[in-house]
Amino acid sequence: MGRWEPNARSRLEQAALDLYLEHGFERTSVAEIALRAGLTERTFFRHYADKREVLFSCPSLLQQLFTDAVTQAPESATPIEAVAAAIEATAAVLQERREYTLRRQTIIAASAELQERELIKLASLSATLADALRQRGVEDACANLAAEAGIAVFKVATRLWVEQSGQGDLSRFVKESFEGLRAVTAGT
Amino acid sequence: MGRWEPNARSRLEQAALDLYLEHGFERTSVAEIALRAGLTERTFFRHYADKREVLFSCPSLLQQLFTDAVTQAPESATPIEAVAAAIEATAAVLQERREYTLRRQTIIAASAELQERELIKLASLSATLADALRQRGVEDACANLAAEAGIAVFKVATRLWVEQSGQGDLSRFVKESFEGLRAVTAGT
DNA sequence: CAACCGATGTCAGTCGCTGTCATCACCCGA
DNA sequence: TCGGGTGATGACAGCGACTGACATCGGTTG
Repeated sequence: MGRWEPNARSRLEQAALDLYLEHGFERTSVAEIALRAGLTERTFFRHYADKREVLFSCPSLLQQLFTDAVTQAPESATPIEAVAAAIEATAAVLQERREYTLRRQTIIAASAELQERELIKLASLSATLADALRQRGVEDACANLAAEAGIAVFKVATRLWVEQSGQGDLSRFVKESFEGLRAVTAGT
Repeated sequence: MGRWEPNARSRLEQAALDLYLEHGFERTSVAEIALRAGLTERTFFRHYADKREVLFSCPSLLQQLFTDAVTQAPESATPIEAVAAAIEATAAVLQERREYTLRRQTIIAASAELQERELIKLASLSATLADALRQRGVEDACANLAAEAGIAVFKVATRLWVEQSGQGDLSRFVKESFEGLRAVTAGT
């Protein structure tokens, strides 16, 4: 694989994360990142579609996680239970990578541009969830609602967790938020 | 106000919408928009922060709508009821501007970049909703969940409405989606 | 009439991103 | 061992989004 210095991609990622943390996302140019990684700007764009994508290369992993979790949920599980299983599985993964996740969230929180990207990735995950639900035979509108609700819970729970610097248990926040959502929506 | 030809801003908006529909968002340059509006590129950026913002100048209006609706909801209303009132008020507005709303959604649906902006505007509306709820004395986590749930419903309902070319009644879709959400979340 | 002020034009420049072509290191078969 | 193939990288030119600085124009005000 690696012909020159190996790990070009991870060197780029490391350089980018460091610079984004040091100087902020907007004030970091791709040329700087490439320089620190010992590569050229052009090479950066061969590894990442754009300057933001460095922080969002994992989602394909999460997509798989979501699909698997929903597919493997017991037949008796309701749509929202299947979704909850997927979200909790994700929460566990984030909890494991606590340090990385927090650094990443810090960077994203400081840049509207990055928040936009984050939101569209979450929307894409919502679509993935809804698809997986439909394959379980869940009706269309219901699948979309369950998926959106799950993502909403994920957002709220993650925010709580990050506000505490990841000291609490993310999975517990997720469970509590699902409870909270149920309580809130019940009162219609 | 207008010294030269009046309505510079609305001319820019009109030109932009037309070109976005004709050639797509990405394939339209700001220079083209300005040319069609009889202005310069620089002037475009004095009226709109960026190329996308032409399609998102209204949200401040929606912000007000949301805040008012939540504030004016009867004291007896539960958080989710207050949110529902706000979403339904918005639905009514969109329904009134059916033609514009559909054109706008068509353009947005064709561009990932525009979808990102749409999502962050919706997130901002969610924050507005949550704020308004907190001012009613609703507890923090509860407010966030109710707001996110409301936006989720709004997304789903709007998608349904647009899929039918706006022929159905958006307010009804909103109400049905709130019902659906309640049904879905109840099954935990 | 003159000073003033806000909206626009002009110009130069930075930066994100892309297409193109050359180059280099490694692998593989003769 | 040598020469060609292959994939990653470098070098360069160029477009378009966006910004800062300054000039200009037109209506307003005193």
